[in-house]
Amino acid sequence: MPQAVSIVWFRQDLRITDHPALVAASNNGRVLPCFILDDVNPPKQQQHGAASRVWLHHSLTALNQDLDNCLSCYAGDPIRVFAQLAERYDIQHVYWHRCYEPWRIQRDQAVKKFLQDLGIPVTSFNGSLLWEPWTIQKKDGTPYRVFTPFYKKGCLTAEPPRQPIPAPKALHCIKDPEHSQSITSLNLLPAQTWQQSLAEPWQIDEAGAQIRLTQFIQQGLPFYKEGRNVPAKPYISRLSSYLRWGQLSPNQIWYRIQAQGDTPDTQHFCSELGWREFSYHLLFHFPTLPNTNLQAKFNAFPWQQQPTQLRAWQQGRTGIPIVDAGMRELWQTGFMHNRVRMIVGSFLVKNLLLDWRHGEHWFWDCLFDADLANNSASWQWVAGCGADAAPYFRIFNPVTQGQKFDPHGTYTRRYVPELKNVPDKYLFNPWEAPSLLLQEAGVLLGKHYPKPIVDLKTSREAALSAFASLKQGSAS
DNA sequence: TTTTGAGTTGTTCGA
DNA sequence: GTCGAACAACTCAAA
Repeated sequence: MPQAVSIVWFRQDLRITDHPALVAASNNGRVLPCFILDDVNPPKQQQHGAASRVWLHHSLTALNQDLDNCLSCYAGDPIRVFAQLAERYDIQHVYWHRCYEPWRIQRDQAVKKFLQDLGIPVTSFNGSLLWEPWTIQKKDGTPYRVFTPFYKKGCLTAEPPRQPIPAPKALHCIKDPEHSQSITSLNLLPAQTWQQSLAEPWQIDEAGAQIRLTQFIQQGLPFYKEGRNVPAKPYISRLSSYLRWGQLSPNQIWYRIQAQGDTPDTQHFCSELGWREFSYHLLFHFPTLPNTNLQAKFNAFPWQQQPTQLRAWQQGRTGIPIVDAGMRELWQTGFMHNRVRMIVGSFLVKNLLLDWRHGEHWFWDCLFDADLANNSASWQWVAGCGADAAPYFRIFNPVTQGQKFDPHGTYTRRYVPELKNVPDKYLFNPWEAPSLLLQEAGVLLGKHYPKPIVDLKTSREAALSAFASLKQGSAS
């Protein structure tokens, strides 16, 4: 007689607190928690990136410990995994939290149908969003395309988000000992040592997420609204990767922040959670968001093909110091400060005139917090082709941005140490410095640090005319 | 249906 | 140095 179990299918919710699916299962007998590395169903461009896999490896290791070593892991097509589980166990019920990537929606529907055809009930919960994308709509029933009304009218006047719930009190977990794979055998870690230093600054588990949240509330939140723009300051939350993998739920963050009172800082931080909701809203209602311009007129945009320039951007060798600092922060830490993400994004799209999808792909591979909804929505926003897009003439000047937001050069010098002796005045535009000054700083442009790969003024003008060519009605 | 106000994150120029 | 205007025109949301 096969053993009766309820299954919790962990996906992007790698925690045990505020986990409705786990609670429901724990009220329904023995629980078999599982994770399935699905390299079969996602489109190639949406397979986990390298940094994501590193984060996932550590997350699974931690979750397994939090579940008393009862996490069963598998690789392959979930339908095949569930079919084999159903042969060995008397599955009472399968529980999971909904995912919103188009390919996952499709896959989960197929898995659900497969299980139900076997007579196994499936229950899914909202464990990853404050508001389900289909519950927020305009009065006419269509989805919002502009953030401010989406958030203020749509979200803030809707039912408040679910209150977070504690971990199950009594959890009787079992493991599928013979067929489960070890986490190591999922081969999530690349062979290079790159990933070791990458993961080192992060405590990649649920406890680490809670610690980070508490630290942020104490040290960052009181200065958030203004401080969030200064990459050298510790005023940002750095919670994005935990949120992306579900070591924290947005509900847990939302209510912890709300408990700090209603201030411009708390309001602003909550609206950033609102942006995450908006990205998911867009992805749900416009599933081609990851690869197609939301504004069709951008399909005619004259993007350049410049592999050398793309490579320089990726490697932090553009010769524009704050851009290089950002790209190196990304490579070295799996993270980039949001202000700098906008600067490097604007530079790629509006100075190099390279297709935003190049940037989207690189970020997808390098970011610990790589999230399909946020990444695609944000790149489309930067490029100006998204919903609620920046006006085309909003082109960041990376020199001005550096001087304004990294006034002492602390951030830029951290990641571009070859310029550490260049005085503030020329740190962000060393090509304009007197050669004697550079010599004294030990810098020879083109040798110790690249000359700029593009002229900021002329490339800005080129971008303006390229964007002007998209004007409605003009053929281009 | 028409109208009205507004739209995350900027830069440059000239007074 | 500071400040306001210009940088386009369009689409969205709601009255």
